[in-house]
Amino acid sequence: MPKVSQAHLDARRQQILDAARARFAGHGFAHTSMADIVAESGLSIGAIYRYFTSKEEIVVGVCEQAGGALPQSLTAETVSGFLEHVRAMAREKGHARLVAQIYAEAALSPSLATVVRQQLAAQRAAVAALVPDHRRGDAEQIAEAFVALCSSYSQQLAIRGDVDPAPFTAALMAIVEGQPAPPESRRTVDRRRPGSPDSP
Amino acid sequence: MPKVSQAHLDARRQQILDAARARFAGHGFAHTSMADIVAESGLSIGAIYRYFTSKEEIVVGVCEQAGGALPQSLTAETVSGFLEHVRAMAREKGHARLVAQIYAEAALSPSLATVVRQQLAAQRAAVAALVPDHRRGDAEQIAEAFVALCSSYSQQLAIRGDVDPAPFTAALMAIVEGQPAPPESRRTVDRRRPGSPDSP
DNA sequence: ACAAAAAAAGCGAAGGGTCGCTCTTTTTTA
DNA sequence: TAAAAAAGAGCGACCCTTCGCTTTTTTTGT
Repeated sequence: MPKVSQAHLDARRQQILDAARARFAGHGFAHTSMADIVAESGLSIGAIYRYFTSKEEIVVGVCEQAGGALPQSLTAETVSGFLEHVRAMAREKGHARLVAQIYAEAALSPSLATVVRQQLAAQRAAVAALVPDHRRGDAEQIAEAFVALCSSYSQQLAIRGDVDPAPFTAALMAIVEGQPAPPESRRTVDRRRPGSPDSP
Repeated sequence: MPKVSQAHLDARRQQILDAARARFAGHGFAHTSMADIVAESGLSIGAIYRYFTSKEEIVVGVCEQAGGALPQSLTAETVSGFLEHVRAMAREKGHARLVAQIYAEAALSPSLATVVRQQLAAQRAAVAALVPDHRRGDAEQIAEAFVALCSSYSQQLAIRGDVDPAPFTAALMAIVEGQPAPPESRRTVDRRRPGSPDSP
């Protein structure tokens, strides 16, 4: 039986997902045709339908791999660094636009909503575990708002092109600390004016 | 020259926009066909194309009318009431899902992005005017995070069906006040468990 | 007043195109 | 050489838009 290695099969599947993600981020799910994915991936329609039974299944596959990173602690430095990372992913990979597409589709498709809800719940749990001791009692509420505001920064990047992360860092710390961050840590916030604020 | 009253023309145009908004909120822009809008509006295709030159133009028209309300002051009571209003609009009109569609499309279409950016800028300006005196210096940063977190609550409603607004009220007040809201005002936050949290 | 005319408003069948997917054929691999 | 893998032409369905026709409304002529 002539079967190619499992690693090769996995690589091909990933090749399709990578191509699809790139096009989805640039043109959305509906405005990306199978022919587009064929062109981007360098494979054929026949090959793609060997790995996915439908376009919808490709969309789900991309969504499952689109879960974002998180800061590893909730200090002004790490939070600011995390937002810069989100900003870089938006610039380089169009990741913010992709996330906007995913949220919109998840609002319509119950199966996609399940995927996204689980990712959000995992993010909230991870953040909740990081809240400082003196606010441990409100950890879940804090995590809810924290994760929401992070994804909102991504949304703003998607719509406005580039947005200064400083107000978001300050707000995230206010949510976590329950009071203004101490002056010395606020000074670490990057206040440089972004390249082209408010333009796409 | 036989021309019907301008009021009648406006009413017809609005009739089309109302029908389109309802379908867009339920099924997204791409999954809503002209035939759907015809069925929902009770008009004919020919009539619709008398008022709009393309489907895209209907989408823009709906987006222009989708600008959300804002709280009239930044107290825990008014902010909480505002979030309840957002929540009610999501339940009754699917408004949160519509907004998710708009943001996704704005991330792809420069013309739509312009419309949405102007609405966001107007909202930030309105909120900035409401920040209390002792934080007037950070009004713009506060408004940026405030508006973002409000729209993020809408996004969460779109994806998760219903979400307790309490964590968002607390976070919004933390952003505005720069410290935890005083106990008595926090007690006004509606802490009832929403009907079905985390399920669509 | 009334009717004929003119023009806007409304209608819907059909055109032209795109798209997702299938199926047969060809190529590759063990 | 036999079966898996890849290829891609073609099918059927759908969808946006156009265009000629009908209906409705206002104006005009008598």
